[in-house]
Amino acid sequence: MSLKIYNTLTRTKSEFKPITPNHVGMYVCGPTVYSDVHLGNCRTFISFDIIYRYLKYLGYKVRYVRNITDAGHLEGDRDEGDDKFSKIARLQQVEPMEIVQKYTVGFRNVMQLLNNLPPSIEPTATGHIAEQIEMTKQIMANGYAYEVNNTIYFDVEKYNKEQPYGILTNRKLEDLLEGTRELGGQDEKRGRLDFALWIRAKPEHLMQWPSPWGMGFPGWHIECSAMSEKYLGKNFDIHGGGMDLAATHHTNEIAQSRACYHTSPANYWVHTNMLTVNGTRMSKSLGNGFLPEELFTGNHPLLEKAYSPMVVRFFMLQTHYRSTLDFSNEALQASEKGLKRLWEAYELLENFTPDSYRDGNEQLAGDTELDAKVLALIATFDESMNDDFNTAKVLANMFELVPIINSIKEGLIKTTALSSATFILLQQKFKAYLEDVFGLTRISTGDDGTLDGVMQLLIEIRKESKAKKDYATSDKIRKQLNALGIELKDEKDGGMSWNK
RNA sequence: GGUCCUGUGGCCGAGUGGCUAGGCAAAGCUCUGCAAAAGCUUCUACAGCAGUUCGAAUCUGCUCGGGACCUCCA
Repeated sequence: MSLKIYNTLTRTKSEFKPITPNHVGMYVCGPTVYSDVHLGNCRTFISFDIIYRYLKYLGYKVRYVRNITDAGHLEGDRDEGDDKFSKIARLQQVEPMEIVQKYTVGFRNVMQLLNNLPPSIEPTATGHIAEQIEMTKQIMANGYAYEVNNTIYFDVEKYNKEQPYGILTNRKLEDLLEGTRELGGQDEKRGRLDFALWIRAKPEHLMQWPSPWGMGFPGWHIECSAMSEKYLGKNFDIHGGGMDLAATHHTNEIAQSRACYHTSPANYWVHTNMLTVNGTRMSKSLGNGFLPEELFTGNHPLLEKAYSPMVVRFFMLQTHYRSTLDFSNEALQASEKGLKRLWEAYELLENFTPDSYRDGNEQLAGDTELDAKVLALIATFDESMNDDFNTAKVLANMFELVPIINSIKEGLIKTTALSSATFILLQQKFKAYLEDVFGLTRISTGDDGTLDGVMQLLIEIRKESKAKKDYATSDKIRKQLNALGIELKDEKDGGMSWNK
């Protein structure tokens, strides 16, 4: 079964066929680093991290490019005024690049905590001014852009005469024109949908570069077009980003690339849905954003407790990337418990190989029905992921396997029930999916080895007191450890286990 | 106004024209000194109305509700 991806451009799921066999080029719009990323932003990057990981799991060699926008992003919808970096830099009386550095470091740190793999290339807008100027020149030379007072605008209406501008989101130009604001008196654009490729800078602007049209800075949309072309070519496989970028940013990217190179940039457009709070989109402008930091520390008025980055990741994987996901305490708590259950079963599986399977002994299934069921469930992992990356379904089927794993460990199912081949496949697939594809890691923290020793000692003392039926002591140990966040469990065979 | 998405059991959320998604919560039982964990069992829903069909939560239409985009935002 082959991989199918939902393509925004065609509004259908279709089989993924890379341009070059075994290779995938993927571009994802990254953050604008003038403030902290919130959880909604993180959702998109987690979704694409899963896609990146799964493509690698399938054996593709992937070049994953995700940009850092550190210039040229305007405040408001007018093509003038300062860019966001300059504005904040001015407010805080620092260099714009200090703002960029601060939030780039912060972003990478959060990505790492969430266990997102770093992209293959993480280009910055400021590092590619020359490429953006070149592309702007070419678009002008091709007749799709014009200059007014040293600012270059893309001529949307002219472009639309030859090819459909609103192709990505299925909009007609007339409708778009109707829904757009009136041109203000000071606007110099010819068409109200026209957008800036290059913007003249006033002398006091902090970030500006020389160009054939004088000192200025690039428009927002041109950076992704220029950088994707540089690192992935004029036509590449996958272009991704949040759904909010489709109508404007990605629409403009397509227009720019087509106007410049006469080819569509990407074959597959993948858009992730929004994270919501009480049904409304989490966004910077609404101020309802949760910062990762707040979540990890629990330091937020709406949060009852702190949640580990892995819980957040798991929470997001339980929903399909094209569905909205509503953020709440209850949902997060459910995820925390669910992940714990799944992960504990996984660790049991990892650390437990029945004696009879050792030394490469082949063993036939003692319970062929159960064996077949397990194999069928395992097979759904790849099938579900191949169906437009349905992580939610994979997890549901993993949970179906959890009681089987636990029962084998508890001795409720004989170790001879499954064939050795099935058991080993189960181990392999759990590991491959949980760790490699889903990028989950052990939840507990602060394990430096000392704790292990202390715990062994406490367990020993507790075992002794239990043997003497001194339950007051044994309960005290368990209760007080619990208060410290350590859970102690008595096991059937008289052993004890613990976890944080 | 335009372009779309969406409405699933107490909560979160997959999904397909006919077969129990799953997680969390809740209840009962087993195990256990007690707990916890684990296992078993229960809770069987798809906004409303009409239609297509042998059969629809899944397709069509209408009604009502929620949301996104069209303006900076993943």
